[in-house]
Amino acid sequence: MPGESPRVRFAPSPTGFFHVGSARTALFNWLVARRSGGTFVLRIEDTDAERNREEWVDGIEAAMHWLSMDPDEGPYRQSARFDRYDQAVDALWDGGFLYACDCTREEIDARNKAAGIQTPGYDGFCRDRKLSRGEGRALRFRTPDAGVTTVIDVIRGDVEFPNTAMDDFVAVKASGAPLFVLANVVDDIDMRISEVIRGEDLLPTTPKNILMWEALASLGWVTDGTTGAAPEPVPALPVFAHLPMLVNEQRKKLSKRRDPVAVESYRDQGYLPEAFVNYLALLGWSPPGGEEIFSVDQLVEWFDLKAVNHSPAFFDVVKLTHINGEYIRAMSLDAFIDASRPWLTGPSAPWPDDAFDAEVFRRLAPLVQERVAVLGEVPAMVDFMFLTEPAIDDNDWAKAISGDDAAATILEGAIAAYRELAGTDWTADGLHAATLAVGEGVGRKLGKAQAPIRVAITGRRVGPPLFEALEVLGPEKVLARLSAALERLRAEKP
RNA sequence: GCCCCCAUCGUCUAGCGGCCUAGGACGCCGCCCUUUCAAGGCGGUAACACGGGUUCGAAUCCCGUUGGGGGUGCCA
Repeated sequence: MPGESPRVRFAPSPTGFFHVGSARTALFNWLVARRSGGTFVLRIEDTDAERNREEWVDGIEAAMHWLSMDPDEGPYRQSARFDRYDQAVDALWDGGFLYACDCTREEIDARNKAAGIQTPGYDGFCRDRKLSRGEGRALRFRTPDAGVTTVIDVIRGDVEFPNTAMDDFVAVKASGAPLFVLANVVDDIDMRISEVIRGEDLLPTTPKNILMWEALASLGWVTDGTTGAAPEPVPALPVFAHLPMLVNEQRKKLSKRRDPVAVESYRDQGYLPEAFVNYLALLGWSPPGGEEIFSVDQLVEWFDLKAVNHSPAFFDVVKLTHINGEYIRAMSLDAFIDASRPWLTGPSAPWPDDAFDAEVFRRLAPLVQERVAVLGEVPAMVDFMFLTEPAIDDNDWAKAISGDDAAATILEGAIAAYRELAGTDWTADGLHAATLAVGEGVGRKLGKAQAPIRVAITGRRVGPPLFEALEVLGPEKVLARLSAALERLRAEKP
């Protein structure tokens, strides 16, 4: 609102892993707060005790922290505010905005079916029955019979909803527990939220929010002291911004069940938080200059809610991965080594901790850095250095060794040539020259000649530059592996 | 059914009436570099859903159609 710094909120429901869609919503809220000196509030919408779990709350906070989007205020928990919702319900009831209803879903469906309506909403059966509160009755909000409710949306402009298309929705369960719209509005009022930035899936429920907000305002409702501010009358309606949906390849809203949406799984695979944020920002928005790789500071400077797209965006892991690779390559060597550590030691490393040699990794790290797109790929690039025996890939063995008639000759030639080098010139350059000569002996260019050697040493046909790797591995292991490969080959093809 | 949103290359997008024979990025394909793989360089493939208007002029504005999506819970 003009003159005042905005207050925005991210209000997830802890019903599962922290979702990439939620991360995007959180990010856009966070950006609005950061660029305007506003306040970013975290509110946990856990009114549905059945579906919420405490561990999911931890997951939300951990993921937000990982992405450097810690809230300025909160987390507030709706589950701790039921008394406050009860006050609002009383006020709304006294003001005549609510009525009790004892219809079951089955009864409503039956009536609608009888009336020839296919997939209907509530028919207003209890509207004028003047049922008293309590006794297992839900409380419905009486929606207007005419007129339109207009949602003022920063991204989409004014969106009009005919009030007749809105049925009397349940605001309070028969159990007395408040439902989403009620808790949401009461909280946004108490927390003096000025901009509601959320997913487009909430757009159709926004008129309900507005109606309830206005009902409370008309009742002379005042805010509580939640945020530490003095109580005040209901503020003006917030402005809304409904972000385009994030969709899967089927163009459907991302689903926690079917799609790989857990932010923490991206973290575990070795995506960098900066890259992740960068990619997320590109979904539904693009900077004025058209850059695709930018820092958070630049993002904060450039971001503009008004410039957000209207259409759904596909969450494309391939592009995310590319951007992550750009970030990895842009790191300093030390930063890369540090960032790789979790994948090189501890339970997720493919070798025992004492087999890992940080100094050896450091020597190979520059070669690895430009070859991985996610940190999770690092171990496979260097495992031959730390495993006692190389993990030989069957397919690669078949292609480069057993399927190559010259393999035995090359391996033998390499053993002889490398043995010469062992005490004298065990360097990448020396090994390079020696291998070149071995290749020439069998009429092979280097590219072809090095393949059997590579598989014998590293277990795979692809990997970091071979001669640098041999230099670091050392003559003893190199010669042993070459001999082992030769033996295996002879055993296969006597 | 009803309500709402959306519609540029396969994907993310630029474009906001003439600068568009539609630009960039990812992917894909070729070539170069090269000890494999990457990285890098160069080149290529590929889009304004359709139909009406408005206008001297439409990817851009309006209407319609089609298509897609979301909502329609005593979930959020």
